[in-house]
Amino acid sequence: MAGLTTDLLATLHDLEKSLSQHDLLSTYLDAILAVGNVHVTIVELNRIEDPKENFIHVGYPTEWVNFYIENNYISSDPIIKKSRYISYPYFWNEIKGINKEEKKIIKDVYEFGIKRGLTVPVHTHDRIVYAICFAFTEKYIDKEIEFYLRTLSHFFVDSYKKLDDPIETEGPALTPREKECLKWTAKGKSSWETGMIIGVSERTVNFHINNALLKLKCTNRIMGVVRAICAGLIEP
Amino acid sequence: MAGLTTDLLATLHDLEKSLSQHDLLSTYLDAILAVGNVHVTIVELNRIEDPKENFIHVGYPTEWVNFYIENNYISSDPIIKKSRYISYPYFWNEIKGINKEEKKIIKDVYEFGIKRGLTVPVHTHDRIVYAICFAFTEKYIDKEIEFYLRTLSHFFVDSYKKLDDPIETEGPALTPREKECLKWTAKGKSSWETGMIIGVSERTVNFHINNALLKLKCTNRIMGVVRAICAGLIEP
DNA sequence: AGGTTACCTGTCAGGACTGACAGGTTTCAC
DNA sequence: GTGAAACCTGTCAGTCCTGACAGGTAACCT
Repeated sequence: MAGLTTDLLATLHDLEKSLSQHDLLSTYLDAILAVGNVHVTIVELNRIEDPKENFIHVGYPTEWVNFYIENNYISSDPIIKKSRYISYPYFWNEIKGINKEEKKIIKDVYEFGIKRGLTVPVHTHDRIVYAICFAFTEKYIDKEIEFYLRTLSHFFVDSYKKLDDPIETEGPALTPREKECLKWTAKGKSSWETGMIIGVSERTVNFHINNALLKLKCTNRIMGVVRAICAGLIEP
Repeated sequence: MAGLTTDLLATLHDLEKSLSQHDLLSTYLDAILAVGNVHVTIVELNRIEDPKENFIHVGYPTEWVNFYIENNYISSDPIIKKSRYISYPYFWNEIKGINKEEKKIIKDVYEFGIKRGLTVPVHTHDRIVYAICFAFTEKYIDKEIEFYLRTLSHFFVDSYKKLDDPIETEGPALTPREKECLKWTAKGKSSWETGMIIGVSERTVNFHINNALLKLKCTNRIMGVVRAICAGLIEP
């Protein structure tokens, strides 16, 4: 396990040379598994209005995966969920502010022989979060290994996004006024207040918001601001 | 310049040990400048429709910076702008699909003695984009150097965000029912519809939502769902 | 036994939003 | 100069939300 960083350069090269996301994943997993004593699972947390989770790779032991599915842990797993709201890696024992059910999930993880866990969240321009979860069967994790895994993970996502289809569907284009009106609406302002702020009539604000809702295919402004935020069209 | 990756581990350690963003920046810049022949500038791109740019560090030559400011290049610099829409590093000569003005900016860069440029975009959970721009005074950039800079940059942002707000106030605790009601509201359901879905009366839905709004200190449910989503209390 | 918390429900007035009617200007590209 | 896009404004009926009134149950801890 020594000298991992010596191989790092070569591995990074290999990651970059991958011609498909499938090859890339293989290369990445090989490099990870070379470390030993570690399971890795990669989850793609999709955007907003349907917080679907797409498992790009599940490397946990089968019994654990079955147990996980049987108990419907997917939707409330704090190990994954925290990634949405954080931008740096965290060990699972550091996860705070969780409820009973979530605590139980983490407890169960340890009972399955996992001694330590690390999640590396990577956020991308299209509002997708990659939660890369490492489950170690050893308690002590060398800093070198942690850095190795984190570096590989960042380069993995870099290449993964590069291979993604460069469609760059940024959602429907909203006009500046539409965004402006939605923005103030998201801040809790009424149409009349928004009108005062941006210097137009209440009716005009409603006009712009309704146009935005049509483009966003939303039935009311609540849904509208949520979608717009999730699509990165307006700031929260 | 050889053996950079040998020092990598130690540098990553130093980055992680930094106790303030200021120290972190110093450590990071020292490690970058050790490479030689490179200027680095770090820009924090604030979110979307108010595309303010906060220069965390400007390492370009003074004359270039002055020229840049005089010509008001900040708002249209494709070297920075592309970072908003991309999640992997790009060399400046690869930038496509730009207009005349943007082409001129890149041309001017080369005339200032920059032989090659690399921008590493890093996106974070709070919708901020860090565009880390490396301007090289040499044409040939070793892959080892590129990987070194990219690795350092990712770890820099990791630590930078970790030092950002260790508040992590997960907001007020909402009861399960409150979250449930807010969740359906965020999906555009009316109180009556939400009531049908979760099997209670319209009045009860309003009751839960109002309680949630009080806890969240929000004046209406639009503001409420936005806050709840931003605080990670409900999934969008 | 009393207090707390979460849960549930009703009514009603006033305000806010939605969807449909109607009309208009400015600016820019072909 | 024609068209398209973005912008702006008005009214009105119907629906939805807000805030205040009122009342209740069940589970838990001290």
